[in-house]
Amino acid sequence: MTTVSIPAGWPATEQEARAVQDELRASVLLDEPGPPPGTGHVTGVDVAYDDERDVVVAAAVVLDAASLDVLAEATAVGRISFPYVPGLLAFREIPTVLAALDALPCAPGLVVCDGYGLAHPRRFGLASHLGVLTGLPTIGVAKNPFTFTYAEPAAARGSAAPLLAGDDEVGRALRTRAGVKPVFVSVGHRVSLDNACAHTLALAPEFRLPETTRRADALCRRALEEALREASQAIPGTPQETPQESATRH
DNA sequence: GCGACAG
DNA sequence: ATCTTGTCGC
Repeated sequence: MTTVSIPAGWPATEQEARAVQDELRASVLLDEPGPPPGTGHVTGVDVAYDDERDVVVAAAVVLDAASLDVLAEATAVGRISFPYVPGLLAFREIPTVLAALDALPCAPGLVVCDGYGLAHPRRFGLASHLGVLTGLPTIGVAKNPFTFTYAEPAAARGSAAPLLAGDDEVGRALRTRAGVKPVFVSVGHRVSLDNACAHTLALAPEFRLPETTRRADALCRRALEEALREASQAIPGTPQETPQESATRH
């Protein structure tokens, strides 16, 4: 597991973070269809936290898009870079997610994020942000509708309904399992909404959530437990070395 | 002004 | 996100 420090110049206030979003938003590409479903690599990314100990762990898991077999995995650990603020989730997750992606031994292909892309107060959610920073095609698949509205899709798997911010379709409520709560798909970078939904459906043949998300979630939870176990191995009463310090040391 | 609000 | 017991079902 690689270690990462908080980048220099990382936003320290909500105002600064919102300004970054407003600036980077112009770089999002929305006119590309993205890779065809069922081909190449698809990578899930997710993050687990221990706020008490100021530890964050990210995981990236590469799947073969056709078989959904795991091809590669990587994890990264760091310190929490931002508090959780609705609309600013990316600033909490991105430094460690980038480190996990960098540690992969192969190309990620399409990146599937746990959260939103376009479906965001300023149309620049985690998936958009990660896409602009990496140049990779990205989509967001969230478990909750956030502040957006939607009509309940039909009960059949594959049914969908627009996810609306007023009159704007910012994503789609997509039923991946018959009769089960839909997931909320939105475009990140360099992928169309239709294609994002097709990928999501292809990645969720059995469960509500895509396999990319399930694999990344399981891995970052295991990695967080491991990181906390190692921290508690130290002699009680001894000042604990922080991830920041171990990243700086050479 | 108050509440709601991805993870 | 995380905290948490039992329970229903494949």
